[in-house]
Amino acid sequence: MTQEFSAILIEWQKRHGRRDLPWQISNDPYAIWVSEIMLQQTQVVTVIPYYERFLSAFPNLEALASASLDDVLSLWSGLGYYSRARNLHKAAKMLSNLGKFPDSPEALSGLPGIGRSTAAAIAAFAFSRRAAILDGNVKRVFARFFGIEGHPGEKGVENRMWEKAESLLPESEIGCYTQALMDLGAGLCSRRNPDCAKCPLNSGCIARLSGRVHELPQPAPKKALPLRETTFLVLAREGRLLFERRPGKGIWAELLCFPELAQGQDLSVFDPSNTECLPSFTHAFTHFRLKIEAVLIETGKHREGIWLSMEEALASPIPNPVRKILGRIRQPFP
DNA sequence: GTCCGGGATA
DNA sequence: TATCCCGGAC
Repeated sequence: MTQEFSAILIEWQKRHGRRDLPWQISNDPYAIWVSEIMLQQTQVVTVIPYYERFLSAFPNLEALASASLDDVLSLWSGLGYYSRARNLHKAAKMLSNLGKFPDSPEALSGLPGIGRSTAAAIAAFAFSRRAAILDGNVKRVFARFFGIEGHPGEKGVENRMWEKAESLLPESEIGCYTQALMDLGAGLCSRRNPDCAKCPLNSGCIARLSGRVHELPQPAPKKALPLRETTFLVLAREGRLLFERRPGKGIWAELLCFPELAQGQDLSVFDPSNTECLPSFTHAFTHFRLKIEAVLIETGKHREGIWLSMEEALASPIPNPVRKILGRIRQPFP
């Protein structure tokens, strides 16, 4: 049974799995590492252009280790979860001093940004090490195939799934097997539209056999997201816009952002020659939603901060809402 | 517009 | 446990 599970997946992967992704063309552990970090919490189609740009700018470990954090964050701009970029940069410096890329899951998981599952994926793809992954897609496959009740966020459920993951590992072709699990979870065994007819595991899938495919995995209880509001001040002067560096902790840490209007603060302190309200929109985070108002302020008054041209701003480490607002400002602005 | 999927860290 | 982002489906 255990043998069969992996054998079926390996066979399926050879026929139907993806083998042409940019990071699959080599066994370069550096390239695989970068791809696995980008793929955390992020879909393949989103990652591909970022991965291409990143590898062009930093083709190897030394290039990344010697880069500035700002350059790394700039190439990460828009991808989200910026601590991934900071951890990647930090780990590159550590690895550069080490001189050798670790090849065991244990050593890899000691690096910043690499947890148990990511360590296993890198070890399997780059070094053919026999190690179990357990990402969100794989959890869904397991919940359905084994009919595991409870949502995967629960500790007990997750522990059971790790045990399954370890016990199902094949003796060989670990890379092929690992990719198969990922592809199956991301493709056929999707949350909303599972294509059970095409699934190589359908004959043994408990959810399928008991008609509970759409009930498993059980979703986590949902929390109502609080709504916060902010007003971005887009100060324009002599063809440049004013930015501030975000604090080192919290949302968008260390990225560049527009100054925010303080509570009760009046726009007149900026001595505006002209103001224009830009359309507001809502940006979603994990734990709250942020309603963003933006006001374009033409000012003659100098103010401390980082003044950038539009071109410079677009090449800077900025979060997506800032990029969105920049796209709405017609040029030239004063 | 709203909802949902997707790992690591302190 | 709470915190950290965005794109795509609907």
